[in-house]
Amino acid sequence: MSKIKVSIKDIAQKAGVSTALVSYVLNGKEKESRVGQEIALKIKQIAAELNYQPSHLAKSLRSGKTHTIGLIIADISNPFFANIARVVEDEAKRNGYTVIIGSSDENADKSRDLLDVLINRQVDGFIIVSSENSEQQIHNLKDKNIPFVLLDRYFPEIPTDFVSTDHYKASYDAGTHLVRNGYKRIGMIAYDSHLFHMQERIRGYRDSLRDNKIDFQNSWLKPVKINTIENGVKASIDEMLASDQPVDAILFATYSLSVSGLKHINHLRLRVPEDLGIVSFGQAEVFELYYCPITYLKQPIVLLGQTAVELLVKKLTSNLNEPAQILMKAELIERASSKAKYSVLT
Amino acid sequence: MSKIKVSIKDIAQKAGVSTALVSYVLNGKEKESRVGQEIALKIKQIAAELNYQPSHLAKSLRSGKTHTIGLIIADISNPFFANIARVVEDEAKRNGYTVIIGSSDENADKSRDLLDVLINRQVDGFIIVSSENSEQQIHNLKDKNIPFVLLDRYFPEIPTDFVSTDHYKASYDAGTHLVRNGYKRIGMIAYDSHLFHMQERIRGYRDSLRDNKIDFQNSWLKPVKINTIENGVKASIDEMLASDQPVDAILFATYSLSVSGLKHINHLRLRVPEDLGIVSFGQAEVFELYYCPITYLKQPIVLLGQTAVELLVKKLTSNLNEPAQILMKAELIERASSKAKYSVLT
DNA sequence: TATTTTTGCTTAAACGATTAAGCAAGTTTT
DNA sequence: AAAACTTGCTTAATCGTTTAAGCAAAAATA
Repeated sequence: MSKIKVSIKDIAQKAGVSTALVSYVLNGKEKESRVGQEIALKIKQIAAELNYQPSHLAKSLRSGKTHTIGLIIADISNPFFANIARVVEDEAKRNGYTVIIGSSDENADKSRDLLDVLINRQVDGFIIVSSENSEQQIHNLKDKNIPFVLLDRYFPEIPTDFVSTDHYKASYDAGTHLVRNGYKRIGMIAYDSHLFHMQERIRGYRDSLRDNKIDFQNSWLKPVKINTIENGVKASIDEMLASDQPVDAILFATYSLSVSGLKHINHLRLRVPEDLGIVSFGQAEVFELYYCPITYLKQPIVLLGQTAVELLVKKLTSNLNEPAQILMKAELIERASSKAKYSVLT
Repeated sequence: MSKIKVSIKDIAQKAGVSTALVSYVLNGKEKESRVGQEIALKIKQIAAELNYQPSHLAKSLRSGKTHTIGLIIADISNPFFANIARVVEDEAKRNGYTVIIGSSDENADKSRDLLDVLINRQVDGFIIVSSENSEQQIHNLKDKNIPFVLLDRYFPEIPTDFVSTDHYKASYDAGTHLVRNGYKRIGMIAYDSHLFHMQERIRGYRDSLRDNKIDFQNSWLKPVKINTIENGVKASIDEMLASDQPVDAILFATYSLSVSGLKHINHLRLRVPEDLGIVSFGQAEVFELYYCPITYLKQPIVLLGQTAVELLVKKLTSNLNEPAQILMKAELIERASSKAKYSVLT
């Protein structure tokens, strides 16, 4: 069997030259480095013959660049993030980068661990979907001068590059849509989180009610703890329906919340949209296959992912960096679950 | 601001010793290498003080081990594989390994590219969910003595380590279950693929009919090209229903097929299970939220992933390797979509 | 013809770690 | 007091690349 690993040294030996020449030729620097035509050809042939594969490790050690991006997402089991991951991976590859994915599971400690592991794997930079209470980590990255771009979630009080959906606008649109379609008592189930994107979604919802002259009731807004979604959602729905102003529509702030919610709604034998109108953030096959297709806010996943990679790569390759803060629009996909309750004037 | 990157050299300098001593101390070899107590303490303090993080790159270059596993899966957008990926990642981390994930998108060329990229990123070994026509790649890995474990799919004619579900048995059970519940004309929609696991699923289906004295009809088995699922499934269902022996139940060989199938079944306004019984491979929220919860074959995802990692790590750390070929059982989760058609004797 | 320039190559240091080998002291054994 | 260990450290090679600097021979210029 052939040698375990063929290095530049093997080629040099076989060609009867120094390793330097081989390196020059194999990196296309024959002209600048004044390598003879014949010997250049010979080196190339031998390299091909031995099926030489350069060691990424050695290259990286020398250059200080690994051509690797660390992608830290909040939850890989959420299809939204899984898709983001895929887009990022593809786009990175197109730019010559490999991606190492880590899921923080919405947990700041895990996120910190991931960052540490990836930093001393020498990733060139990060794309991060932040989890709650991870502000300090972002500050650390800035202090250490490690390039990164925040994705989907960002901290308004920390000046960083980010690419995100306009969560406020999305939520506002969803609320307005429900009002226009005749729903009068619109509830929202959200994560009990200080994360800005969640606060924005809530703010958008409340403003949409206010601007449409609907009196917001405290019992309509239910924050659910992220680690007890299933039960939290159940209880929230029960309460929303039991109040003296029972809701006739619910806006779910995330995909996971709506999945739990729809299960419970089925269980209660409520009909959508007759008994309860539904709009949800996120997108998934579930929403198409549910007996009543679900109206949802479609985030521009591909564009989000691509732009994040593009931004990061720009930061990595050029050193001028005008900070970029990009907000994108979500699209409201109208389905049966938020159908107009009765003919409404427009 | 502090130095960009602190190396063993910086510590040595500050402590007034050679780099060798630092290395010994930081690797806990103080005893074997007879390092003085005082200086050892001093070195540790300085390392902590400077927040020294060893360069994984340099370590790997020296040792030839990267402590990285390459995970190549057939399709990251399929929740089954996404979950597998998550399990593998967690289990690997528990063993001190990092995972680099790549999706081959069921394409042999892409799979080959991924292997190449990861090989010269020097991953220590692979866990692979093979795509069609990638046998040669498996042979190459064997020739190059690169450790790997096949996951979920394997090639019976190539002796390799693998961890897989017993696809034959799963399919056989599903078929038998439908027969027992009174379905008489059971169709199957599968991928048009030579992959062994798919052939096994088909064989299990056919054997279950045979053993239950049901005359298999050629029109009941529909292979669908993997890159035209949506239309392929539509056509298949239409044909199955139009034949003179129209099916009264369908077994879907994969999650993606059933999602497409259910959409079309909705569109045809067929009722499940009254008009059509359904059993599917794979598992997902879809199956719970569909108006009629879907009976499915639940593969032991966690155990599959963990075992694969365990096996690979064993191959990487010890050099004795009795080949391991592990088959696990899928569990049939019975839901309403394959309800007994009428009271049946058991 | 003497000098400069160009051409085609080699040498060697560097990236950051590990580790076998070696070398002075100090300590123990005879 | 000579021989033999021990102790506590340093030196230097190595992993696979890149690249600045240097050097001799050939070619161009004076």
